[in-house]
Amino acid sequence: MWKLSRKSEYALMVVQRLGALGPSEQLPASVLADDGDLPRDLTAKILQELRQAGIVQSSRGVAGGYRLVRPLDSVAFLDVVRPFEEHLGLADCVDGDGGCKRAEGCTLQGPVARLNHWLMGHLRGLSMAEFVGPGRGLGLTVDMPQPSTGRVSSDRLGSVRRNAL
Amino acid sequence: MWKLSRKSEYALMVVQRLGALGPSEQLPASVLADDGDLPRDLTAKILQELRQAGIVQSSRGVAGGYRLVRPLDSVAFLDVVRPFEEHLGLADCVDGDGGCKRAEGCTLQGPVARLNHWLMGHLRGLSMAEFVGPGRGLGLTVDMPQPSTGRVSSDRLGSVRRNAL
DNA sequence: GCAAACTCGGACTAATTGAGTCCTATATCC
DNA sequence: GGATATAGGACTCAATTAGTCCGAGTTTGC
Repeated sequence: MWKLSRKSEYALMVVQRLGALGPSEQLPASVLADDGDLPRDLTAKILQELRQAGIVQSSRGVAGGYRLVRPLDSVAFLDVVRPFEEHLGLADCVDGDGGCKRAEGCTLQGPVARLNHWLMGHLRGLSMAEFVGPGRGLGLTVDMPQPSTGRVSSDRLGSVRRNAL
Repeated sequence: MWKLSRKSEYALMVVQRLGALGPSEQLPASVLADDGDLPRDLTAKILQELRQAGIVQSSRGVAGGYRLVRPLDSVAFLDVVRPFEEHLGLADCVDGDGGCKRAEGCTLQGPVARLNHWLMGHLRGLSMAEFVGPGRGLGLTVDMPQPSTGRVSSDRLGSVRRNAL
């Protein structure tokens, strides 16, 4: 869990790069690939998917290329990554979709769905501008204490709870 | 990304089940597997890994079985899941470990590491008791608004930032 | 009209990872 | 010694991921 697919990484790089462009500028897939040292064909495919997701626009022809539809601070991290993550969610059952033979009597579905909901909410609320920006994307340049015992520090948990409500 | 491996799901089920036991009770792997409708051999393997992670204890022999080392509210969600997730982290480079040929000049490493750090902190702070409990694990029984446009709602983001600091 | 520089998108292959099984060894209790 | 457990390595099969290949459609400039 957690690991971004390589396509997602490439997509984030490309979107970041396009976000640094001037309002009327655009770049062809080949340039985006070469600058970022990414495979050309794959980069082209990724850009197609980003277009279908409504994140970039394209124009064909000689001086064609790609540009962002909206500026970085109006693009959610989750939206960039979503097309490249097959199962976006902690488990397949979180959409309420059936398919899990254990669905009824499953004591895990509820907790997993709750946790998933919480996560998605935060990632939807994280803009690319904040994600990519130097300072404090989620305000987490401060080190969080990491209990070595596996014992849970309930004070931090408490703050999470307060915030979420 | 995000999706728990099936082994993790099984581990969560098993730990949850063991957590409901009385202080001197224990259950053999076969019972845990059959009750949860899980593959027997695989369940046995998972329990071994949980033992190596210091989450369960085992005793061999005829009336042997497994039991939790600590109660559910002292076991972190992250610790249960960690042994079964190959790459626990948003990307391979978040440990500062090299191996990424793009390491220098990579404009993504910092943001990804920050986001990862934030996530891990929260999952380390989430106890199994809270995760699994009925009410409000992370306080998220309330519905979060889900902007349909992909536009980022900055007010929620604001609350995240305040909380994290 | 034609060629060059692009995007578009399906089909295909190879590598990696995940899930699950099988088999053998070892410990404990009666 | 036999029954019931855990311990753990080796293995197979399936699914996913990463990446490549190739042909087609579009726009611009000469």
